[in-house]
Amino acid sequence: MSLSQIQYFVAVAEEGHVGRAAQRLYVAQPAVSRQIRALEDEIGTPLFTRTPRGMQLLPPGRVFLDRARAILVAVEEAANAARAAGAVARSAVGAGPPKSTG
Amino acid sequence: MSLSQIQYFVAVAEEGHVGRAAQRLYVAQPAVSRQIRALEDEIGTPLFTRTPRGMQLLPPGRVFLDRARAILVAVEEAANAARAAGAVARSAVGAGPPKSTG
DNA sequence: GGTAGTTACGAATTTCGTAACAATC
DNA sequence: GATTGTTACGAAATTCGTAACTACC
Repeated sequence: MSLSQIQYFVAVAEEGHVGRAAQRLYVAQPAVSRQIRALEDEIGTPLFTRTPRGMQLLPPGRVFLDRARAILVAVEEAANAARAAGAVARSAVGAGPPKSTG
Repeated sequence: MSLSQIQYFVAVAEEGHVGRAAQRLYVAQPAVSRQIRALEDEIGTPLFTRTPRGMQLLPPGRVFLDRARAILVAVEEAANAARAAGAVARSAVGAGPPKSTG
């Protein structure tokens, strides 16, 4: 499983449509279709039903969607938190030793 | 950023040593070293100090570590939850219609 | 016939491992 | 000189896009 697969999955779930998800992700449809299938293979259960109108979430897909969104948010937050910690360290170095607390 | 990078990062942080992390991950040292550097580049701040004794976490690295562990756990749980939902659906189909609630 | 998803296949990208290098004790 | 992390470079694996295919209305 990869973060790209999770990202592709969320896009398809939200669009209900592989083609529109692909447009949103700036990739071709087959790339999305393949990654969704690979994700279903790895999890071991289908996440969507394929209908002539598009992709519809199955119960496992609904369960996965909530957690997938949370994972993507957590990844962003982890990076931002580390960046912030790095910026603090650099500004502290740049500012030199503090004169005092008062 | 990829899940592999997060996994590599946690291994290095826990081992304090690229070589031991690589052994634990069943890959060669350079693969780990490169992914750690790529992660630091993407985040935009160093996560470790390189010492002759190994790798030591910097403040941004400590911040990132907690969240990285949580992300890996969340990925596992997401897959397990979807699997469980799929198994329930299949057993319900296999069992046929319920006779009643009592 | 038009829309939607999926395979097939070759190309581009990414990741990897071996070997050589740099730095510290 | 022994240990540790990092580059260099070619090989392996993954991912991608175009084109062709299948299924349903």
